[in-house]
Amino acid sequence: MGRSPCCDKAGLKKGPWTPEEDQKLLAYIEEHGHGSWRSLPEKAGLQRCGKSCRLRWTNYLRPDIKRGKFTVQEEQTIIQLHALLGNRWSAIATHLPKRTDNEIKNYWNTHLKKRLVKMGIDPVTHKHKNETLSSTTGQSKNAATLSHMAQWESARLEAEARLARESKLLHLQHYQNNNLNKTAPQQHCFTHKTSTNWTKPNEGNGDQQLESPTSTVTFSENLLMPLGIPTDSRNRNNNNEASEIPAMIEFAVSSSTSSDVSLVKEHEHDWIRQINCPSGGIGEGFTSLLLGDSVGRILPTGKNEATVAGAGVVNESEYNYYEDNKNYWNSILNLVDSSPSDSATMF
DNA sequence: AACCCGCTCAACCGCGGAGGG
DNA sequence: GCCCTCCGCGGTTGAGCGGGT
Repeated sequence: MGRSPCCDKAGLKKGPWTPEEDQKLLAYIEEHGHGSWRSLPEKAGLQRCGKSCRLRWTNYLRPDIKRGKFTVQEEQTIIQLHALLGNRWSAIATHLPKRTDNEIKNYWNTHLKKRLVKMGIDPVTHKHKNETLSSTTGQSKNAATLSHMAQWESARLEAEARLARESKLLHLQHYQNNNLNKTAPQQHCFTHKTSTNWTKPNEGNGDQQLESPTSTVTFSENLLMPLGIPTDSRNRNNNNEASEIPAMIEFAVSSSTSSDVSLVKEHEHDWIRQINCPSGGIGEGFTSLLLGDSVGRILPTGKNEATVAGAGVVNESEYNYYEDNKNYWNSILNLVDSSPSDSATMF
């Protein structure tokens, strides 16, 4: 079945890293940058494959990694982004400064997923187990709207992830070129504001300095799972059949510059209008439930209750469904929409 | 003390995408 | 267009640890 593991090569060590190996890797990268991972082990005098070195560096040795317990805010972020993005850990990690995708993935699998299950919530769909998918027109419409929103947010997040990677590269090059200070490259967190300017590392007061263009994007199965979209319709975005991705998403997908983002964002208002349409209240939210299992927690939920209250004739359970969804997606979008100027409540 | 079991998380594996020749 | 290399990602594994019996 294809390629043999790179570490199968003669004499390459596997398993836990020793302090000596860590020291060698750190010293080499601080001196030269990582350059080609493939050739790094030999140059650094390590009996490891490049992949192992890269993993060790990105998941453990990098100086900008925060270790230790996840904060409530971080948990919240992970749950919300997971509802939106599914198991796309690298994309989620771009919104958690100083946390690695591996660490987030582990934390999800060992803590958060179990917590959801315990509370009767499907960790894949983020829905209550006993909740059946309704085919009423109102909810179908809601689901479709959610689907589009998720795609849109996904495109944005993916763009941020891409820029994060590019920035890391840029900074690393800068670091390698100058090799002046002895602190290793920093990782950054990005907002999605539309300006093309980004500040230098450590400039200003912290992490949220850089900004992102849009990027190419693929929509995973998991992405739409929380929305209750049937698999067959979800799959349309993944094959060559006519796509249901709205034009704005396709625009985002094909765009590659930050200036384009502002154009995309103009369309975002159409989405907001669509969402606020009296017949189309949306969103199912359990985040407060999820996070409320230990202590009371404050969520950045939306405030525009009137929108859903005016949603016409719905019974109480449907009303709650809309209400929960609204709050949930408000919190997710507020989270994603971390730029102060762009963080207005959407619903 | 010895054993068992569950949990955690660092590390590995294999796949797919990007990019160069 | 094809092939190859490199890299990054997500899924999975397994060593180490702590708690319970």
